[in-house]
Amino acid sequence: MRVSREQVQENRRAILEAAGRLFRERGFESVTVTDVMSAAGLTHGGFYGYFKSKDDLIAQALAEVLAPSDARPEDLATLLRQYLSPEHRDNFARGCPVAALASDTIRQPGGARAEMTASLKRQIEFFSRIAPGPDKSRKRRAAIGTWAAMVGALILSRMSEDPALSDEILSATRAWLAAQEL
Amino acid sequence: MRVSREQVQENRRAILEAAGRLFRERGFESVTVTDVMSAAGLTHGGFYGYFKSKDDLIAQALAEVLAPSDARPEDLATLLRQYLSPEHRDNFARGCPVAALASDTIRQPGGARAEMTASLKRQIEFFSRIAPGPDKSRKRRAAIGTWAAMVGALILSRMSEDPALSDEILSATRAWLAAQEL
DNA sequence: TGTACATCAGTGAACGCGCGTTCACTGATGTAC
DNA sequence: TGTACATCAGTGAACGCGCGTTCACTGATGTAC
Repeated sequence: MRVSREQVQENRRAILEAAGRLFRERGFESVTVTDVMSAAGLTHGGFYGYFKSKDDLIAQALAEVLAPSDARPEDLATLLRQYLSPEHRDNFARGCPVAALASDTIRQPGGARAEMTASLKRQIEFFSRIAPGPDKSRKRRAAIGTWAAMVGALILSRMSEDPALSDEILSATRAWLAAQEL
Repeated sequence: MRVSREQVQENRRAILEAAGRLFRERGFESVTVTDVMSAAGLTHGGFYGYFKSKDDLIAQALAEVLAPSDARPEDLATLLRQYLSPEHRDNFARGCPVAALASDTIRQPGGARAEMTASLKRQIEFFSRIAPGPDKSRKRRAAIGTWAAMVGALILSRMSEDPALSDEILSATRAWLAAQEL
């Protein structure tokens, strides 16, 4: 049955929201079109009225989830505390899409990698402004190193089956990065 | 047709070798049992004479590929130069299994995560010995931070579609990490 | 504003297809004498 | 050492299943008068 134009917009939003959440939780491959549509409260048949293909959904959901957040802390210490926290580690669904989906995106055809690359450039630009360093070049170098360490530490802490080690990876990386600011 | 006992051993080795290579190239999910067996010069039917299931193969291939290498550089500078090189970035098949498969392993059931956790502990122990720092605790902290930055940088450089940015991530992280040694 | 009709978003069955896994069979290897 | 038979690694067809995708149909929405 046909639904109103507002409902169509709302459904589209719900599909992208569900996809962003499920993809971060379980990766692109193990999430099915039916999973996403069910999570959005719809049946799978309607999917192709909204997206050209599953790859199209992946690219659009990634773009949505990579869009710069409005409420982003402007100082590095706060950012590190939030990013390298057990809460962030345990919250795949709303966590950093780069840490959750970088490896999946490397193997992904279509627009997904381009979205990730653009986001990476924005992220490095942003970090270059708040990173410590005597000049622009050093700040940018610190921005790249810091961002790599953050993403790497979150991935490694999620990988560790030993909870103590997982916590240590987060706290050690945070302390180590904070010490670099001197 | 039956084959000799030596051939059985050789086939087992070839299957694990092919799996280690293909998994690192394309991830656990997109590599099929048939892909692995073909790469080892066999047909898919024989697979279950060697392994209980695909998950079993994944766990064993990961264990194999995570085994500490004999010829590992003992100084951090050489290690950084090799790890954060364009050659390593482009060589998925023989490159670091952590960078290639960490995200896949997080979602993997069975023994794979345990193998990765054990390898992570070994890696941190090893880095703690060669990392700079005034005491054991600081060395360990530097080891964790450095390893996180290495893995993160390799993943990000592989993710970037822009070759200049990809190269910059490697060289900037290498320079930034080298500067920490002071 | 009310009505008759056209539109089209959503439904659910159905489609190919490829996957992991099973199995009857084959024929070379291993073994008992 | 040679021979006859048992063993069993490898083969390839077949299985059930779930996936992405298609499509005829339904019925509420949107529109023309």
